[in-house]
Amino acid sequence: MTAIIKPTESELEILNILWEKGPCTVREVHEVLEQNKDAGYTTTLKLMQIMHEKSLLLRDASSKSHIYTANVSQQKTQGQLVKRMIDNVFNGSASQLVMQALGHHQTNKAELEEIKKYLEEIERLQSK
Amino acid sequence: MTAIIKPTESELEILNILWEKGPCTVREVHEVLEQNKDAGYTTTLKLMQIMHEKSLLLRDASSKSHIYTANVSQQKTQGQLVKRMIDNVFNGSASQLVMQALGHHQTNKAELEEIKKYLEEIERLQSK
DNA sequence: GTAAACCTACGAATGTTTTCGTAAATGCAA
DNA sequence: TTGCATTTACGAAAACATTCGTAGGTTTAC
Repeated sequence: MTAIIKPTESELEILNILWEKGPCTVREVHEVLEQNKDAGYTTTLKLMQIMHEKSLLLRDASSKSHIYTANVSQQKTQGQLVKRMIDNVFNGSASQLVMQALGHHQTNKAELEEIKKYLEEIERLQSK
Repeated sequence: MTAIIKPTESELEILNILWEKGPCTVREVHEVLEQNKDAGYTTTLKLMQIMHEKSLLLRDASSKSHIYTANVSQQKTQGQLVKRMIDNVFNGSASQLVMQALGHHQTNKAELEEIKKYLEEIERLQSK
């Protein structure tokens, strides 16, 4: 019965900030957003209000500046987005996505090792 | 100067069909689409016309039924979408995406082996 | 040749996302 | 207390995505 999480691109930007920084006011979120693009304060406010309506965010309205918190986990959201990409873009093949990701992006040695370990663990689990 | 490819979800469905089947008429594309969802014929037509305007598709209008061809490669499109996901969802970490993809999806032994080989090749290249 | 079937073009309605202006409320400082 | 800065609420515009009806042209079958 897991709810379908489908944040838009703007919503994702806001979620990323909240995942990183924890509970924030609109002002705090806005100041981070401003570093990468320019949009008015009320735009950020409105977005976060809509996200609250959609239950993507929780809101503590007890002080003057409301405090917002992500109401979806980063893990779960990432998982759903990856699943959707595998289905829609890679015809269901996770390994195709993996190779695409490894092929075109800088991945340092430590990360590669980590992935390798992870692979071996999966194989161990599967062979049981 | 690589153009930014940003197909919508519906457009991606159409691209997938054209990548798989090669050049198609609207009718042919529509018949495949119908298997998974119901939309009218003119909806598919309109979408493909818009994709042609955007240069996502090429069109041969020499016969009565125009023949459309994908004008963006599957490789390149997948690459861009993956890059965007890494940036927007995984804060730039390809390995995070890889592990998310491996963790939550069935990947059979052959695929795992393929990925492992791929990893080793990357390491070989890097160590030079 | 005529009718039926099929195709394209086009406009418009609908829904969603993003943006921002304005007004009202709240808290703070002098 | 009065005025300024900050905040929320709200409405609406603008952009984009999706859907479909209708009109008009072309081909096919009889």
